[in-house]
Parts: sequence; structure tokens; C-alpha cells
Amino acid sequence: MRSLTEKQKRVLDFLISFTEKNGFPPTVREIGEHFGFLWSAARTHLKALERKGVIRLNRARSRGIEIPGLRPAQALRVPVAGRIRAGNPVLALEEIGDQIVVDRSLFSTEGAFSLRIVGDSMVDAGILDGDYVIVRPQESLENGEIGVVLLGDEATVKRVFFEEGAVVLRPENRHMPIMKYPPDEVRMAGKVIGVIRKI
Amino acid sequence: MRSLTEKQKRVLDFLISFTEKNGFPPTVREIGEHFGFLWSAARTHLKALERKGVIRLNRARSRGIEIPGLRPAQALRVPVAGRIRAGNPVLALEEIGDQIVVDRSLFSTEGAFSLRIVGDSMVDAGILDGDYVIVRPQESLENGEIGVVLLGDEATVKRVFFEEGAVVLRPENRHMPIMKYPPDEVRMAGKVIGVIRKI
DNA sequence: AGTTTAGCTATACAAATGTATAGTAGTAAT
DNA sequence: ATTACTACTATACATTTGTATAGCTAAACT
Repeated sequence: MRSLTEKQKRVLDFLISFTEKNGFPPTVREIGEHFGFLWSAARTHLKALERKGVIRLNRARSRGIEIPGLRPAQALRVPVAGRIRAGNPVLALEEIGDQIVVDRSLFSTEGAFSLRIVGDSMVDAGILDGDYVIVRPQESLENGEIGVVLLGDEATVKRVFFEEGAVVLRPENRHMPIMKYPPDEVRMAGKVIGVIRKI
Repeated sequence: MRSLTEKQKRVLDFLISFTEKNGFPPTVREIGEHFGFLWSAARTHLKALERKGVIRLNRARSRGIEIPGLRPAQALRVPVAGRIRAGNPVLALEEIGDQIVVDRSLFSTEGAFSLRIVGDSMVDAGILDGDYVIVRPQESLENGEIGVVLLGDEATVKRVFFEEGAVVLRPENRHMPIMKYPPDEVRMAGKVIGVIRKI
């Protein structure tokens, strides 16, 4: 494949960023408008890019530009739960207000959900008030992992240890007390696999 | 809003699943083909759904069905810089190894980039070793903000204060010393606007 | 000097897609 | 029974979008 000209590179970059932003490729006229020229010029660029093998033009459909190297769904959509209800057998996420997009290469779990942290109980683990935690739903935790635990209908994020006859919930905050519960009073909702903070 | 009929629900479900799968909504003819009827029937359904307030029909563009609540692709791709060079007038990101996808509703800045944190100098601000910080490029910082600072070609994340004749870089770690530099030895690369951690 | 190529304007036309209207049949509500 | 609505067929037409062709200019190449 012959190398691209500067202009062709810029057009290709626009195709990629437009597609990633909108989820679908631009029309020839949108390309022209963006660069300030007519669609026929855009069309010529597209045909040059196709001739050089970096895109494919899918006739017989509008917005039919295909970019082989472009990984399509790099984004995973995660619901932000306002409440979690301990349904049976599965947990029910309630008051889903929003969805946030996370990177599949970082958080690949289908079915993951998110919670907004309220309070300072985990500051020593780098989880601050207002942070989003990404949670992989699972019914059990390893000793010492940070997880989402249900106490009745209350969901809380703590570091979890298992002792004989007790589940120990340890806040990561020197000023807060460790709590112990009988195993039948707590239920694991999932493991915290990530943190996202907006400053 | 009046409730939807069974058929209208099925059409709406198809709109949603098609859009999530493909990234863009179907055409009226694709809807008709899927259900086995003509496009004019699909069109009537769409108008009924619009009348009932669950979708909007964006005239003046093809595939113009908008489903509120279903946001399109909210993904912003952010490069992860391995090095930052203090070019003039702009900074040069070097050794870009990867790109991560972040949520536009959280981090909307075009031109943002990301750095991988090495070390524990910011643990008390909830920024741990291995975290990604999202950075909005800017040449100056407000007093007390967390920013990316260039000392020569070395990039470091610190909380920044300005005193007379000195720039103060304060690590968020009790065991590390505060550093002061003459203003002409440091250069601001950007403000830390977010943190992403994979556990 | 002549030729090719990139990069554009201008315009025409074709195909895809959206929109509207007329009509039929069935169902539900008043 | 009448009205309104759903759910479709059939068809016409408007708009958007893709494609092609004929230029024109500048730069690069032979």
C-alpha cells in the first residue's frame, strides 16, 4: 500500500474520530463541511483511501464507510445503581439513574455495575466520597477483598474478612470501627474491580 | 403518556437492540423488513411512538430516530502518554502506548490525555500507584490544584501552590517532603481532572 | 516541456431513506 | 352505531446521501 498524503491522513483521522464519537461514519457531505470543501472533493479522498486499502466503501447503504483497523466496541456501558435490592436468586439494581462508559480493556466484565460512594469509610484505600466504584457481581469474596455487601437492603462498600462464625467488615479509615456480623445477616453483592473519580 | 401497545413495545425493543448492536438506529425499511411489513407501517409505528413521547424523530437526517435515555456512544478516547516532552509552544506526548475509553459525561475535554501513576506520592489524595489520571492540558493552575508538572523532561503529579518567587510542589503523602522550585524551572502540563483505577 | 497526481469547484444523476396520503380490516371504547 | 385507534397495504413524492464526470490549479515527477 502506498503511503497516505498529509491531507488523506487528516481525512482518515476525522473518519476515525467521528465514528468513535458518534458510533457511525460521516456522510461525504459532512466530511466536506468539516474540512470546508465540497462533497465531491471528500468523495475523491474516500476513493483514494479505498484505493490505498485503509477503508472500504460499502455501496448500497448510506454512511457505508468501513474502517478495518478500527476496533468497534471498545466501550462497555455500566449502569449506575441508586439502590440494590437483595432479590432471589439475583440481585435487583434499582433507581438506575445513569450509565457510564468504561474501557473494555480495563473493565471487561459483562454485567458489571457501578455505585456512587457516599462517605469517607474507604479513604485509606483511595476510595473517596463521590467516587464511582465498578463492581463485578458475585456471590462470594476472597478473604481481604474489597466488596459490595448487603446488610438487609443497605449496600455498603467495605474490605471483607471471614472469621469463624462471623463476617468482618473493615472500613479503610482509622477513625471508623470494624463491624462483625453473623454470616446469615450479610450477603455479598460483588467485588469492587475499579474506581473512577471526577475531580 | 398513554401506555404502549404490545406491538409498539416490540418495535421499541427492536429500535433499542438494533441501536445498541450497531451504534446507529435502523431505517424505516429495515424496521419493516425485520417485522415483515412495509415501511409505511413502520413509519406509522414510529409516529405513534413519537406521539407517546418515547422517541423523537429527527427530520433532516437519515436514521434520525432518537431514543432519550439511550445515549449514543458517549465514549471519549484518551491517549496514555509514556513521556511528555516540553515542546514549544505545545507539549508533545511521547511513547503513546495505549488508548483508554472514558465517559464523556465525566471527562468531556477534547485533547485530554492520561498518565500512569508511578509511586505513592499522592496516596493521601486517593491517587495510588498504577492509577491512571486523566489530564486536561493547560498552561497554568489555580493555587492548591493537583496538576501535572514538568521538571525538565520529567513529568510528575503533585498538588501545586504558588508562593512569592517559588512554586511549591506538595506530595499528598505524610512521609514525603515538600519541594520548592524557582518558577522558571517548572512548567505546568495540565490539571488532573480524574482518576481511574483497576483493582 | 510534458505528464501525472493531489486537491479542489461545479454539476448532474442515482440510490437510499424519510414522509405523506388513501384505503382496508379489526378492535376497543362511548 | 359511531367514533377512535391499531395495524397494516399500496403508492407517490421529497430529501438525504452516494456516485460520476468535467473541469481548474498547483506541485511533483520524467
